[in-house]
Amino acid sequence: MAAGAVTLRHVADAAGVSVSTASRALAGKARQYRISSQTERSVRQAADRLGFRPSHVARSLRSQKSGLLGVLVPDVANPFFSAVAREVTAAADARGLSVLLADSRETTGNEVTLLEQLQSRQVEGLVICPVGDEGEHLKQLADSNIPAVLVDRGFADVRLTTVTTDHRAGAYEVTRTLIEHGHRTIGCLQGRPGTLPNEERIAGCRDALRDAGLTFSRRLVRGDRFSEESGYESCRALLDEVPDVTALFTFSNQIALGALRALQERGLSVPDDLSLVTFDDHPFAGFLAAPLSTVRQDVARIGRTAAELLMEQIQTGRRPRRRLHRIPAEFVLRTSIGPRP
Amino acid sequence: MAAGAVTLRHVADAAGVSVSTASRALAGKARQYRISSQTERSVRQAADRLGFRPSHVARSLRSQKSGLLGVLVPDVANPFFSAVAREVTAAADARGLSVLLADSRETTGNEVTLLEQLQSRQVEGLVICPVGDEGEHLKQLADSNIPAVLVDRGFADVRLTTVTTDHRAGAYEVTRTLIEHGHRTIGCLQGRPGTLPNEERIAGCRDALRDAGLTFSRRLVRGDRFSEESGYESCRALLDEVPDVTALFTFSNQIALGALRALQERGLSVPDDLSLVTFDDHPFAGFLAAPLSTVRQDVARIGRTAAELLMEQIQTGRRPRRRLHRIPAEFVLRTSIGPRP
DNA sequence: AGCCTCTGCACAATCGTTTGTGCTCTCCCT
DNA sequence: AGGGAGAGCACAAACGATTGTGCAGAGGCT
Repeated sequence: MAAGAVTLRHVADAAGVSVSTASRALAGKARQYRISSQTERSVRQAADRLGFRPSHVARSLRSQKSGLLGVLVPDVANPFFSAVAREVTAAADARGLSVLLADSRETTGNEVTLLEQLQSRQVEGLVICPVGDEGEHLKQLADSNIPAVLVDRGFADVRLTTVTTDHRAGAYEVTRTLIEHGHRTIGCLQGRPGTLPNEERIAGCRDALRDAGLTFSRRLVRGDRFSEESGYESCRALLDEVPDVTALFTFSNQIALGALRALQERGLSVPDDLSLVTFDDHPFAGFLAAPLSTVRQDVARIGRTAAELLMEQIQTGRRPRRRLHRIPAEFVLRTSIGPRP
Repeated sequence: MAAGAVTLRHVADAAGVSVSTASRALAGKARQYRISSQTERSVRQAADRLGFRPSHVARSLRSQKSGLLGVLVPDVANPFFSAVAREVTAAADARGLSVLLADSRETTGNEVTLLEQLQSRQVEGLVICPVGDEGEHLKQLADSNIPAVLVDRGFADVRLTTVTTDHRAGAYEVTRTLIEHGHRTIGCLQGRPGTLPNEERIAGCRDALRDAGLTFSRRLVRGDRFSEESGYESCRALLDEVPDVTALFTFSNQIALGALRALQERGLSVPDDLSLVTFDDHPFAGFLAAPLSTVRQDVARIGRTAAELLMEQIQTGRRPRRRLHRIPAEFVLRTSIGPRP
């Protein structure tokens, strides 16, 4: 760590002044503390010459401000979360803050541990994309007064500002569209049951069915994870057990992939045999064999909103009044939705 | 920051001992420093009761070790870089380190600034995915003795360990395959000229052409960025100016997207009118209208290798002997490559 | 000449840990 | 009883920066 070798002490010695004078000269407080411009200049020169880099660590200790934001996600490699990370990083950068990245690898246990680590690093704020199973540890966080924002998966009983897509409206529109195309038996390949996004999407489907005078059936909801495997298996099971299904609504890209694989295996084509629509848009969605209709979450806006709400909390020291922020999703209709066969 | 409110001092007072004793008791050095198990227990209890979290900042200052790794990427939202971030984060986690994430937004200027910031935070190691224009600032880094690894884009004149795909071999195989399918006029839609990956890929193409007794022509190399726009525009220009081109080799997913858009606009179909192959595989690649042949970079392995090399540097304090690590790429042949029309 | 004011800086405390050293008991031995 | 050893802990100095305060000298005024 030769980088840290040159401290204020060295600069001060080189300039022939005391450490405090050197500090003030470099902090631009020369005027305020009556440092002569002579002295100021020689301090600056010494600092340049020696390549002085102030230690953020020492500064943090003294000022009780780490200048750090924590970003905790279940998987940075997931485009949704990496988009969030990007927006928060950009916002942090604009304010001279740095971002500590933590990846819980989809495990609540890791989430708890990492959260503690981040706190012991004195982060000044947290953006958390929870795994979503359980929120006890988040309640504690809510009780502390450390600024924090939840993204995507919130909890009804955790009093933390939450930013998420308007899943319900998105799912409503999808289902309504499918109904308008004549579909009556619509299979839902869901993600992790119990999580906020999942339940809101199901609620959206139910609403749309009810408004059309149709009934919602749990039999048509399959799957248990936001993964390709779950999509594949639940799709097969659904086709086996409910042969008259004519449309599939998958709750994520990964699930859609699994469904596509299952359909391909069975020689079923989209939209001739089945219509398909999924949550999460994708650059290639329009170039697929069956250009895929999607609900595009505005990930950038979600990330930005989370960052802004966090910054506001940090500055004002108070949690904003509104707790749940729903970001509109955009329904992108492509040809993967056809009339009922 | 109520989180940091309880310090060792409070714990010590609560347990009725001195700060040093409290420190040693919690550090598990009771035996070594002859702290009675009585005392040790009461210290631990006090710590638990008060919810003591040691300040990482103070610890870092004292120990001169930040426990931080820096990860600098041009864009976290790019799947390649987020995969790298994930692997490094995992490796860091396994060793009790944390990761500082910095995003240069594809700008060398930001890269320089962020690099300085990371250093002033006393990071113990750096994984850098350089923007790739210019490497002067990296030379300085190479001269310092702070452990660092470059990923993807390296520089011939920067003496830093570099991990990258074997672009040359990948491009060679692509080109050879196209030649075997009868193609003679192969357009390359490149990324940013001058960067290591780009030049190595071009070299691979040239080698394959030469080995087949064909000549390489600069006229067939178009484009200037790894972006959708560049792909779109360079594809149009190429089609206009070299109408007898029968195969396209795009250097990234984004570029492939642009090319697909251009081809679609002109009513050209893959592979009947033109064959298409691209760098970077993709989950949906097989489900495209024309299932896309790709060169799959092993991003996970690249990230892991970078992390391992970094850890090795940190532990031994020396740079590894070998400087350039080429990770094999996998050619995935799908039906987007057909015979010459 | 004596006092005051202003200039220009140095001294020292502080943030929360870690760690080398020193001090005070107790107990045992002779 | 006096000396030595060991046990059990406290004291204090660091780490590198920031910041309140003190202090010396120059100059002006009466």
